[in-house]
Amino acid sequence: MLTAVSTETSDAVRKTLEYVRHHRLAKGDRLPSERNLSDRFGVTRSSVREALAVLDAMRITERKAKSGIFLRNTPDEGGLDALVLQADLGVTFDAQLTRDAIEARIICEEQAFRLACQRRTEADLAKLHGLLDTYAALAANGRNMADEDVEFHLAVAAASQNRILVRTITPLMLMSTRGRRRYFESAALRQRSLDDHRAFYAAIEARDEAAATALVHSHVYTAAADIWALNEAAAVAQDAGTPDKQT
Amino acid sequence: MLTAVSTETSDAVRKTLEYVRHHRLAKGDRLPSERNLSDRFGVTRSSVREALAVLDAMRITERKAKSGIFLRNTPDEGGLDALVLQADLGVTFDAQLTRDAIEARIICEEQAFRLACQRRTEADLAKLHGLLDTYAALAANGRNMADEDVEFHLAVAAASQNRILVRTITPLMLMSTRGRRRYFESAALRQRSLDDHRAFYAAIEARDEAAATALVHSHVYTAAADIWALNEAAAVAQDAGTPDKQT
DNA sequence: GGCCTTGATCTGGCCCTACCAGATTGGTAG
DNA sequence: CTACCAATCTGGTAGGGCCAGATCAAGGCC
Repeated sequence: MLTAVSTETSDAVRKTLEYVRHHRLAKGDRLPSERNLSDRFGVTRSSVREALAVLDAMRITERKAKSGIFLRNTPDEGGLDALVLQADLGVTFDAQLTRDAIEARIICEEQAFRLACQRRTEADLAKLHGLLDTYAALAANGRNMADEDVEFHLAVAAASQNRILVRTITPLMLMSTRGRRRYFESAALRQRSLDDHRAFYAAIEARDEAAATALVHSHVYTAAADIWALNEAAAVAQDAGTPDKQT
Repeated sequence: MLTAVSTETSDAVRKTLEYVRHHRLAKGDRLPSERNLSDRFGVTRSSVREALAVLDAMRITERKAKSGIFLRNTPDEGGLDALVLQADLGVTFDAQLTRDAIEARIICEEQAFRLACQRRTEADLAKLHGLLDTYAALAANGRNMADEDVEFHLAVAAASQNRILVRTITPLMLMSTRGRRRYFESAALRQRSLDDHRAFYAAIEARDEAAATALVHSHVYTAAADIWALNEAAAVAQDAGTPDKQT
């Protein structure tokens, strides 16, 4: 299930997980030292360290220098996401996957917005209002608001009080970072985005689920489509520069 | 954004990604050799290899033995998911996160089922029918159908023809693997699950979106809640055995 | 006894060399 | 131009070593 071929490293990953399972280690518990795991698994420390690097990257363990290896106690965010990294690296997704991402984002955001209408707290509103102010200021100065756009949408998702939903939407937004940055190079689109965000805020404040739903379908769909179109165009232009050497 | 502290390994990850970006490498392209990257980055091959292990685990690169390191050309599945691994390792999520996961799963599956009704192909129906037969046979023999349950739900998601949705739903289902296995130890629940799956199939075959939506809300909600309850109960029982040593 | 210093030991981070066997490649003979 | 072969390169793995901070128990001090 994990990997097709079995390397010492992937073995070490598997065996480490097995160890944790078998010994019923709980969050915060300490694993044996690298040297211990090394001869316990019958592989070199190098392989163990590679495995731990993987577990570290996905926030399963935490290696504290000169102290030990500990099971993380938080299903925390901050880990790397494959699709996001690939998108960031300029990997060109096929058109279907692009459409899928937009569709999935609309599905998740629509429900997140709906729940945000029901559950938003005053703190959420204040947070969103602050982001909106920043957004307006940037728009007025003709600055690129790509990062703030993501931040706003994630703040709305956070107002749904559903952390899993936030975690789900995050990569769907970050997948289109490149295109989004280009999207905000247009003054007209900056203005439209600002207007839409204001409408989003108003709907959430008024707990107007119908309006929020409609907004997601119109704004997110068109914006996401535009962003992805720009993303693809940039990728194509890039591919022209470095011809694709498929196997 | 990646990691708070800067280690040689995380540096190597970052520098490798930078290299790919800067050199405009496209999918399938080959990266410099480990030894090359090593002295290019000014770190040892060990560190480079740890970084590559991370990139490998998240399906960014592919290391072909005795050949080279290549950028993966598929935003493919199969990578490890942090939440899934943590759930599998028995990390106890707080009750809120559990509710969030159920809610998110219902949101995504409801739409996936709806789309499956619209888009399912004959091949999808055949696939689902085959899974249903297996499911019924297992149920008749009193076998645990936990894995097949996941497989069926993912097959339905696949029938939506949206790969991102499949990718999104997968971890949401696998997060509750432990509880699901216990769930299927009950003969009554096995029967109920079989009945529900048959209803699912019927709704998809008849393209009855309303029925599918209703089923998701009833079946998935109750089943997921039961599964998670068992999950939590097992985790608590386990914690009793190995007391939690919080920092 | 209780508290604090101290030193041996352990640990992760990093570096270095070496060997293996298959993949790759460049050149040579036909 | 093709077929073949040997030098070279590559990732996989092993095993050693050094460093400096963390850890912890022994022993001394009050």
